[in-house]
Amino acid sequence: MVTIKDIARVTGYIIVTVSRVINNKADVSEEARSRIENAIKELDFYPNANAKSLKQALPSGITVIVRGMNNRFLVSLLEEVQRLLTEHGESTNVVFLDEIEDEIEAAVRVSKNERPKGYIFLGGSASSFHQSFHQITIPSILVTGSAEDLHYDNLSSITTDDFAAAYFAVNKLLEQGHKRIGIIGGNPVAFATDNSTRRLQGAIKALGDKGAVFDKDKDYAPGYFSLEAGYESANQLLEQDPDITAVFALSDIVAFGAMRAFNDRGLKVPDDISICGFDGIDFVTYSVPRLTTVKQNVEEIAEKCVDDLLLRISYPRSAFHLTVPFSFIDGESVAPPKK
Amino acid sequence: MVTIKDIARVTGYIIVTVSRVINNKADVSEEARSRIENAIKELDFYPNANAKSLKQALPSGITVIVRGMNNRFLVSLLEEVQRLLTEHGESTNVVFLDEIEDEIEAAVRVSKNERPKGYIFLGGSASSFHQSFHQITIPSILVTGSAEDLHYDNLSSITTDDFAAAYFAVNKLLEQGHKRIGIIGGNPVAFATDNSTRRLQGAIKALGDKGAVFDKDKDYAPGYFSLEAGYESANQLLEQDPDITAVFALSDIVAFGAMRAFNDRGLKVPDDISICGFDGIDFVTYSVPRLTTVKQNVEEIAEKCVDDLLLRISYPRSAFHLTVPFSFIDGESVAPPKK
DNA sequence: TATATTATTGTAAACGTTTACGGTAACGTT
DNA sequence: AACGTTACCGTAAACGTTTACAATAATATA
Repeated sequence: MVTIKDIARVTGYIIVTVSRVINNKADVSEEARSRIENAIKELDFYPNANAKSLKQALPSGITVIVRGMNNRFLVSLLEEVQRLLTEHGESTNVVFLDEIEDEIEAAVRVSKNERPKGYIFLGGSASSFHQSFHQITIPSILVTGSAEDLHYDNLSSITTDDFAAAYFAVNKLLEQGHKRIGIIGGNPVAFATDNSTRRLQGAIKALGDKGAVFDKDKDYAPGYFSLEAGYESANQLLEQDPDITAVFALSDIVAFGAMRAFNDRGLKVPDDISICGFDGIDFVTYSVPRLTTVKQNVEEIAEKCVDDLLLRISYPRSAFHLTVPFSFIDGESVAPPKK
Repeated sequence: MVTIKDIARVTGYIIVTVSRVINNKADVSEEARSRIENAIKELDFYPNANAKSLKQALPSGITVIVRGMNNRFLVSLLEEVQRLLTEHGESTNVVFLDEIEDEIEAAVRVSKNERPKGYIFLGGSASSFHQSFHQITIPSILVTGSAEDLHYDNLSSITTDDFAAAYFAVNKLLEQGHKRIGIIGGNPVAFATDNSTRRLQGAIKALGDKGAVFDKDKDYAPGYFSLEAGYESANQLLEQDPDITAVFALSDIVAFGAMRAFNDRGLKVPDDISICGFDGIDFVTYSVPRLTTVKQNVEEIAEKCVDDLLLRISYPRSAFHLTVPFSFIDGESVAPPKK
């Protein structure tokens, strides 16, 4: 491996001068600069990042921990977050965790060695990370989940107003005249602060406010965020309660799995059964029929997330908990019930 | 930041002993070990990875460069590759590149500083990376593209047999009785070694062998791998040649975009028009109708990729070019033409 | 001419680890 | 009693940079 020393030896300068050239510092003659630059090209030299950050003792980069690579919504969020961080000149280290199995603790332990400036947690809930968070002493932010109740001074959070969004969506179904609405998706091991739990609560509140019947044992089937889970939950729901005329899915992917299940049962969407999703992934406007869904504002969430984190890295201040508004995509998967 | 020195000071041992404890080396008494371990917990100490790899001067981890985070197929490949690397105890650094704009050179430059043991390039073609590859002096492998013609000694490649797969798929369409088949998708700036180019060639060969008419100007519409591009290409194709009764899409995502376009034109799949995709992403068995498609063998590709790379890292040897077989998913989107 | 200023280059120490090797004490072997 | 072995711990150097500061030469100022 060619080092700064080799460059120095070859050019006859001392390593400090080489360092200055590399970092575009002043106090270098034009001649020295050009000769050193040539040598760097010549010998194909790349400064050793380890040595650099060791010496500078500065934390570097942002570590993004993503819970579930399969989650299309999280990936689009990641894409946007990474774009913004890069724009701000921050390098990004992405760690993927399995949605279900992997413990965040291991990821944090590994990444701590890298001395990041801050953490972004995409997906997952405050509760499931609870134990791990108290180890975190640098600015961090939980996206898609509220950490307000945790009261950690360096853990911000930003999330869609899941309760309100679910309330709004279910209300839409009720307005169409649906009396019996099933709900699918959402962490089977529910915690109060999970976003899926809040969605569920919002949905139930809407049902209650309009006096609709909802029997949680029959009309609710939880499941992880996958096509398979959606497929199975939908089938389960229809077995348990044949009176259901509309389904509210706690994520789009789950909704698509459910739509396939409806189809396999000979039910047409939206004529025989209505369905509304949650997230607003790109596919919803391309599916047949287009999926009616709640759209989380990816751009705004990503922007606020990056802004808050970088701000708190530069000017230490207390964590901040933000709820961003949702929008609604009127697709083709919701219609009044037949009967 | 707490360092090994602090641990030494607190426990009364010297830093070397602490280092031994951290790395589970011998020559440490039980008492020393437990006292030091306690102190490490107490002070919440994490060894500085920079210092560690600086001293060891060993390259560490594998850098995976992914071209297009939106590409569901690549993401599933990434997922599998990362799982395998982790199983082998390798840390992974993922760099995402925009499908179109970003130059790989910048990514390589940045990651070179990290001194990875090897590179995995997911997506993209040998030709588009051509200039960048000659800078690479460590074992690397191009997945989803052939680098055989480049003759770089440290760049392996592994790819589905795109030509044969496309030939097979188009043949399926021909066997159903289709006479006029359109093709959509594939890098608009085609290079001979691009996988999309090879798919196109395989498709055209199949058409030629059966004597089917194919006018590249009318019956082919290239485009990037996105829903939007698929939608537009499909429309363009049907405008240009109304006689088309089947479409071969060079990727599933493009196929889904096209299906939406057909629907908007009042064409039913597969009654009015047939479509076959390429990749075999998870969604193909959940869409309505299920997409008939070529399935790339993600597991096998990932496994061979990781095996080859790790082998060449351990025992330097020449690069290796592999073509893995495809399979075919008989969905519901292909049927004989009406007329 | 003497002194101050500036431009450039050099010296030395430091960042937090690991590693090769030296030392000591306790014990076992002849 | 002399030696070898083992178990443990310490010393010192090294990894490839950056940084504070000193030194020198060249030039400007008085």
